[in-house]
Amino acid sequence: MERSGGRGGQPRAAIREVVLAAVRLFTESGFDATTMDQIATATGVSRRSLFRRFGSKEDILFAEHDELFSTVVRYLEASPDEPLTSVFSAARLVLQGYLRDPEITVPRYRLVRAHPRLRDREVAMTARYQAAFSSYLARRGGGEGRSLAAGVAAASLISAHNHVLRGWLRRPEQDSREVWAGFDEAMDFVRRAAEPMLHAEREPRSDHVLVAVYPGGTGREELLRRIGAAVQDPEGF
Amino acid sequence: MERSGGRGGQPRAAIREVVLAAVRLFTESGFDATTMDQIATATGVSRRSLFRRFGSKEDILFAEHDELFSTVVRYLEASPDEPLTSVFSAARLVLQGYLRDPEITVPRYRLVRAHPRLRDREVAMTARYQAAFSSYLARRGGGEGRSLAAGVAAASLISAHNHVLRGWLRRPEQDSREVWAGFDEAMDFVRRAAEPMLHAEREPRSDHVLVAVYPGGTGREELLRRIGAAVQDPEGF
DNA sequence: CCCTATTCTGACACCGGATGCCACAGAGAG
DNA sequence: CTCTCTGTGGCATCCGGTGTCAGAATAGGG
Repeated sequence: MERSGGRGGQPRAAIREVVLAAVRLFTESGFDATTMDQIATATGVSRRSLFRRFGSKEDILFAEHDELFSTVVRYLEASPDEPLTSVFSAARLVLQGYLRDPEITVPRYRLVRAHPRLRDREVAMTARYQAAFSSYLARRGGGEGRSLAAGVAAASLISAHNHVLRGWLRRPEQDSREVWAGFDEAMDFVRRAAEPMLHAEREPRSDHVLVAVYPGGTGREELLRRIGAAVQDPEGF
Repeated sequence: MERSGGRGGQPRAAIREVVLAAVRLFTESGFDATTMDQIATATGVSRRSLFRRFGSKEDILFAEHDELFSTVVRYLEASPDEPLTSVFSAARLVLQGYLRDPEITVPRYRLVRAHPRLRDREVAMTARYQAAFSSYLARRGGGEGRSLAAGVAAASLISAHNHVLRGWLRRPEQDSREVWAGFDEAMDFVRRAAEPMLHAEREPRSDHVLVAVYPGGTGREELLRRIGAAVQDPEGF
């Protein structure tokens, strides 16, 4: 195990300096064209120590993001609010983390857009948030049988968050109040969709007779689905 | 450009054989411990050709998945149904792609669970589906102002799909009818959440009505086939 | 202030994934 | 048969990533 997960021993300023230098080099010469040796000489740190501190070349780009993630998770664990509200606040924290640090997040976004491998990494990062939110909602929400609802709610939230975030990343010069207004709107949107889903009751099933009557407007897939579900239990016939 | 994106020139059987051999080696010795040379000698193909055909070691694992993805996208583009219904069908296609090929998908899942880098890759794959679904819904759904709703709907769908998929991957020995029942239930759940968000108000229904009546002894597949064929052509009613 | 224990760092060696290059084999067209 | 085109294998090379070890830096106890 080489990777120092917590990376607690390093002074924050030193880490940030390396990240900034790396971002600059990546932007100038491209991510692949920039070698670890170049970053090492540019920052006065040995190549070996770079790997020790950050784990990999990609990890340099996302080092600050990792820190933000652990902050958010810690916040979530300690939050006393109602579950859905807590998760919204956590998402707000994430957006805030981006907005606070455009010097890194904006050029990183441009790099991520240009480079599939980095895009995958970014996606994995948001997936970690989604997993954390989902498990939190499942734990503090309805309990056992609601993991589907929790997962869908978390996915909705993350998607809405990223929608707003991307809007800002594409035009970071816009007034941040607009961004926050968009965020609030998006969160409202998600709340309306997610709230009934987390509190809904399960309805009992009834079958036994194969008589299907649906409006003609019903789509083909929907018909197949419903009839398929009904026929699936042979006991019914 | 080295990577042969379409990989059209290769016979499918040859590709599949390499993938199976690689999966076996990965499972036996671990992903990292297995070298490209081992895969090369095990399959009788040169190391260089492996890279040419698959692009990278990871890409061997996900080669079949890539093919499934392009199939699904092609299906989606050609689907004549109502947008949300089309996307549900596409998700059904994805699940079917997994269920059809447990020899690859199940051990791959175990590898993915064990190895963070592979997990990221898998996540990126599902993100591709999500992006495709989202853009499809935004294009065919409400139009411009609904990209948030489209994104959230796609995220919900993907999340629900993955919820069901993971359930099967963890216990692939269970009856597939159970899996499909869970899938139908999950899609139902998503539809209830996503439908109101995509349509500000429901459009008026068609005055046509479909009534399907068949003998109770008719098999599920047969029913689906006949009703599917009937609904395919609305002129018949 | 000195000696010691622990940690951090840098240099070197090495592995293996990935790519460029080139020579060659096989299929198809003329 | 020859020419072309595409796919293949072998070779050299680059570079990200890791194990190892010796030495610098730092902390701490006397």
